[in-house]
Amino acid sequence: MLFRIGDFSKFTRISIRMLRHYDKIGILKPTRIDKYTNYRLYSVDQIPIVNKIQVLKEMGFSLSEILKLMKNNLDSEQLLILLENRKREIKLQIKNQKEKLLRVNSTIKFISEENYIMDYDITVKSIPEYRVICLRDTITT
Amino acid sequence: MLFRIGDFSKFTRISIRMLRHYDKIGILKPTRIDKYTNYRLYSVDQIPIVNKIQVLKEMGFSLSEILKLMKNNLDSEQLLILLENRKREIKLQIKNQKEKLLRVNSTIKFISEENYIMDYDITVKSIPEYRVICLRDTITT
DNA sequence: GGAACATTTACGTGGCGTAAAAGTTT
DNA sequence: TAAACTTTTACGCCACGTAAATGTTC
Repeated sequence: MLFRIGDFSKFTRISIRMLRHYDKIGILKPTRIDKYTNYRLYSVDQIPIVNKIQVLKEMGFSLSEILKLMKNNLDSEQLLILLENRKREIKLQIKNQKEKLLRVNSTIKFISEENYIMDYDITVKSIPEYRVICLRDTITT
Repeated sequence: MLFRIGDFSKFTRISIRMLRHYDKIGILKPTRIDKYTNYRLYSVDQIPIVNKIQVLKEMGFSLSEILKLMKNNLDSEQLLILLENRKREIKLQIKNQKEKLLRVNSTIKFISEENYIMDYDITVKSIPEYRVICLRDTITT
């Protein structure tokens, strides 16, 4: 019992576009491809594989990482290493987002307290370094 | 006193590639463009504008948002609205990242505690809905 | 005349959406 | 025959990097 891409898309809630993409990049090849029509045909066995992909995506793995994960059949030790890496990356991203949030918040405070109109010269710190280069080659008009 | 793109790139620490891009999308047009050579020529006055762009980028605004911000010369009230929107978006992203982190962490726990090899059937919850569709149109081989 | 500049055009990244043109199934 | 499927190809998004081919300045 095989499903055409439209039905398989409905079952898995993965867009037809992405099913074709998954086929292309090798994450999820259809069970069979009709020789005459080139129709992709999927089997029920592939639903759990889709679930695995979804779970990995929900953890933030990229499709290329997922591809490696699926191909290499890692043992739990190797898997743990990848998960720890993923963890570090997410933490870093959270840290970066929080820094952005701080900047936004302090700007909000600044504006609402001082009725401040967005000033250009907020980052003045690194100008001294510029000056050296600045004097080197210039165009006089 | 005008600078060619290379020097202006060094002063501002923005890549030549991006200066050209900023020109193209209208965020930062060079002060003057040489008629014969098409060389982009920048003035010192444009450095604070670059700083403004950088500050906005560090708050996570996209270039198209920055373009609007620069063109429209918003008052502090309108600015506050945009900043509050930004704040909400960042918070949402942090929330999403934290959810990912939780998933990664629980998977790590699961694996290290139970010596578990990545199971496919983690997301079983939505299968009942599938079944209805599943019986409708299929291909018998 | 050669090095170091500048120009434009265009492709790749990643995970999608969308559309067009054409063939297939019912 | 028309509707609803399928196929492939290709473009758009975004903020960049990189390369190629060609022109300019020193």
